[in-house]
Amino acid sequence: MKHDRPKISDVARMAGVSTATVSRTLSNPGLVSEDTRAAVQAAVEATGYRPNLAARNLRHRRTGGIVALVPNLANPFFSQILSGIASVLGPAGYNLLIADTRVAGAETLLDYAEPSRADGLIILDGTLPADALQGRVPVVEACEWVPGLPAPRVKIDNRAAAGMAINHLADLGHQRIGHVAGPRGNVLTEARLGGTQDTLRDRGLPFPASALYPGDFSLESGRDAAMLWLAQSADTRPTALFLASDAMACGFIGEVQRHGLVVPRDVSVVGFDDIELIAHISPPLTTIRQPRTALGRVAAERLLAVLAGQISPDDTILPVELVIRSSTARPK
Amino acid sequence: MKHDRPKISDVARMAGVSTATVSRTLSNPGLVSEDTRAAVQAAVEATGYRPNLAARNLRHRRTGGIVALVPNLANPFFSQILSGIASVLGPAGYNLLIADTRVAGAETLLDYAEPSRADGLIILDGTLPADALQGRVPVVEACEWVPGLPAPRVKIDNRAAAGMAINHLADLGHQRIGHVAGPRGNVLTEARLGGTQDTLRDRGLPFPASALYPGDFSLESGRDAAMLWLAQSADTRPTALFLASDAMACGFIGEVQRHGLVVPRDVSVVGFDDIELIAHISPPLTTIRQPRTALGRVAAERLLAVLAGQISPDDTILPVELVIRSSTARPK
DNA sequence: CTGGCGAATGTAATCGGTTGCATTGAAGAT
DNA sequence: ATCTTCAATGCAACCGATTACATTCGCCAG
Repeated sequence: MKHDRPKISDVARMAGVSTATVSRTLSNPGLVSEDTRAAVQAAVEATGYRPNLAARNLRHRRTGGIVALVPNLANPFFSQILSGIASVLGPAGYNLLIADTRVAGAETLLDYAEPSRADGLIILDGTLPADALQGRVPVVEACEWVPGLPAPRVKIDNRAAAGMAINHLADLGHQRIGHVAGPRGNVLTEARLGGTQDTLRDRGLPFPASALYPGDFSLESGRDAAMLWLAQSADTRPTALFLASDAMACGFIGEVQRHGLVVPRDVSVVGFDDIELIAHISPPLTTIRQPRTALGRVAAERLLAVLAGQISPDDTILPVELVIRSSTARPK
Repeated sequence: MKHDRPKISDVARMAGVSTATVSRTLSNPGLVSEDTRAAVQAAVEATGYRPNLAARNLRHRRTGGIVALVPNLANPFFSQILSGIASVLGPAGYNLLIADTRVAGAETLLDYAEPSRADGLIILDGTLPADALQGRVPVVEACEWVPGLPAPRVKIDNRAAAGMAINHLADLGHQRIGHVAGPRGNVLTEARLGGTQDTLRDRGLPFPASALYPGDFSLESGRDAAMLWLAQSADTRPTALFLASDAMACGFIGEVQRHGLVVPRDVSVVGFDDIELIAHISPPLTTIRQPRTALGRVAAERLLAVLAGQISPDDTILPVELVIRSSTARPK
């Protein structure tokens, strides 16, 4: 038994034609005659031939791959986005390569923006250096974005989303509303914080420094925020909090519950993202739903459009939704 | 400004050497003289040359890519495994390609097992057809496995893990213990069900058909199981349940809580996986922890070992841990 | 009967590197 | 002084497809 994979010349020899004819039969059957086509196809069957992709890609000066740069693969928040991306890329004949930007160094990053590695890039991490991504392969940004980078963006209106959360709490009658922000320097953090500030101002509500808690989107930082909040005087601390991620909201709730407080009786909580299980913790979390699958899907579609030569530099804003569950209520 | 990427011949011309020397300078600097090396490196800098990967791969008959076949990318359970895989593959110079086996058809599947697409395969889906994966690229199975497929497996001892869960509940004094199984035909389902049955028998406890609830690992199916359980007589239904996934445990708890019951006072619940937020729902879930990151990491390492020519066909069993939280207690 | 045309196919260049083999020249051995 | 040996480098084949261009042949119009 031969272990060598058959090549196009093997098929050609067996079918009694040239490699050019085999190639044409496979990629453009209309060009060859009925008889030849049958002979070639028989030879392909007989040999079990499959074209070598590296050779084809070399010739075509393309790779058939799209790289998604994820800030933290372990974060389940991204799994649905990636799923959305994959659902578009697969049927379109592209491979999805995934790279964790924490693992990859700056030098490696440059590698990913290599035209000989990938035909395009989907960036889910807004903290990447813009210059490393300039003028290489086509890029689309999803969810987060890199400030200096001119590329189509697919995102939500984070300011408005924060406004929805704040308005919900204000509508319930809360006067002292706090915010647990994301990591410093993150574009989402800025937008959500900005929306929070603006909306509170519009509603004539105060937003003292003591009502702004630092965080980094992680569950642990939500717990830390809870400890800060618990240490504050019950008379002056916020009666409601909007947290910039569900994970933080989860950590926050867990911690205040451990201290015997009840959500939403003692404090109302709004999260952000509407991640998987959040509807099933107790209390089910009121949150802002991001259309994660759609975000990934649309980003992939935009990238394919760019690759197909359609230029469309405008951003796509997908709608969010305030999902009211049981972690918010009127203040006592 | 030229938009053409510089090729190796451009560098060679500028440095006044042959392409062979440029290639050697880049891949095996020891072979060229000090002076030449400097000249070539200067030329590389000046042109901004980066080697074309498709060409290199073609020559090397390798792709530099590893495909991970995931049954459902949207399921956050896999994100940490993928993260573990990526953390090994990246530094080793491999690309991680990810494909969702639900999206990909059987024909596409064959494509992924193509030596010209990927150098190796990590399978996270035990329901794939074994024959489609035979005799192509090296394969490693992680978590799940395909029964007929002879490939190194990296997994946990699902039978023993189920035994730990059951023993924990039995030790607490539960006499009627139920099990919510995974999807039919799944290898994990079989193993966990088997371990449940064996351990119950060993402990002299009954396992009537009414104490076995169907499921499919999803949250919804956990909720359905809860509805079945709620409909059973409180005198005879299980006082404790072991569910084959945390997602199902979550759904189960949510549903019984909606009906006014209290966990663990009215029913004890043990999950499986120890997924992200599960420690922070209320009550925090007692569960079997799978070392998901390690599972991915080891699987990737095993695959790299195979690619490096080291054969090691034996399975790797990673340890699990029973994490006792607050969803289990003595029966009333 | 011949030139023109188009369908079918072959020839060979090409994509962009890598590497076996040949060549050169200088140092060291005899 | 001649032979080896080895470091440094170039030449050209090669990886395996695709495709521009050339060629062949049959058919039809003039």
